[in-house]
Amino acid sequence: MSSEPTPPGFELPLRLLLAFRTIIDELHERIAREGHPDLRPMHGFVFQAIGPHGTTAVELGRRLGVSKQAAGKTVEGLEQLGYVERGSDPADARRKVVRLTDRGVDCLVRSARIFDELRAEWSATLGEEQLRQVEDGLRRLAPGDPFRLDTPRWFGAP
Amino acid sequence: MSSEPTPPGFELPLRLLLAFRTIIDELHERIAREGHPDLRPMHGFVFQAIGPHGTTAVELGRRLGVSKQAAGKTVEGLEQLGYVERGSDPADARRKVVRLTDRGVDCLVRSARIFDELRAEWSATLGEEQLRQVEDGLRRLAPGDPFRLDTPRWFGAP
DNA sequence: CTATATGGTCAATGAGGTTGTCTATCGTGT
DNA sequence: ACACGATAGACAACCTCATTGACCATATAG
Repeated sequence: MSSEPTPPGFELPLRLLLAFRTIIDELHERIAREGHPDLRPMHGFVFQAIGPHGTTAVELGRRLGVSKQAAGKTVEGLEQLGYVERGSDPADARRKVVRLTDRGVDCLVRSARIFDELRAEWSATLGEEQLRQVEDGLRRLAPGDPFRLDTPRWFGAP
Repeated sequence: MSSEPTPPGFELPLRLLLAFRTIIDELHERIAREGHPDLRPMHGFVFQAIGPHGTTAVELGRRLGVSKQAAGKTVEGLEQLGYVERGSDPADARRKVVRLTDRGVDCLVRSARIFDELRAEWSATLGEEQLRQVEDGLRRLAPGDPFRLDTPRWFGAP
């Protein structure tokens, strides 16, 4: 079979990153056009980490793999942009719960829709069969929760 | 034909990043064991950008998508670690050519070998056929030069 | 009730990038 | 030949975003 020469081992990781970049860039281009021009690549991770029920700065830091102070600053920034709001927890006066605002939820909903649209386009490009082969291959190559959210920090890690 | 439900669109990008991370982490774990414990994920990009013939800080900055000053600082760091050295260009007194040292070349050679070993392991996991499907799919999803080297800066971009 | 653990904030620090400015050198056009 | 614009590099100031350490308020266990 495949009489093609074996590709060099470094091609796959580079293509993985390039494909990821391409997708995220496309997502942000579209979501910017739909009224969210201030978002940066990692903000999607943060929204996902906050989740529909809200969370706290400490818990957010744990999920994102950063210190609670760094998480707090990120929240502060998103608060100024109007994507999250902070309230107090009646059951625990220490906790300040971070929740997505309507604008934040709108952003999450649009993201999910755009991701589905993009997947449909890849399916049209590759064929659903090969796309599933790719997804299945990646699941087996990198098993586990895809929502490991400590990624933003990882790239520039010491 | 795939009676499985369609996966949500956000899974693929997350898996792409997770797979990339997994591979790069594995590479660095192995290369650390082989005598290069000080390297960080982006250093491989820098070595590739320097190339076998050497380059200058300005050109390096262009390839990496950062300012010449930032490239200069990176070179300074790699010089202290013993991976690159700076010499003067007899044909142009302004240029200071950055070249890989023997240690730098050793690192590149080992990286290439480890990447090939990793690919062989993925081939054993997925089967060569599916691995090629994945590679081919990614080539079509993200065409172009996989060595776009402005990636390190991209992730945290403003 | 006290001791300890936890959530949040403030302050100082460091890594890594940016822009702006300056000098030295190259290359070109008159 | 020479003056001028473009280029390579170094230095400084600043910005962003992370870090650690210290501190206070509050919850919870013994």
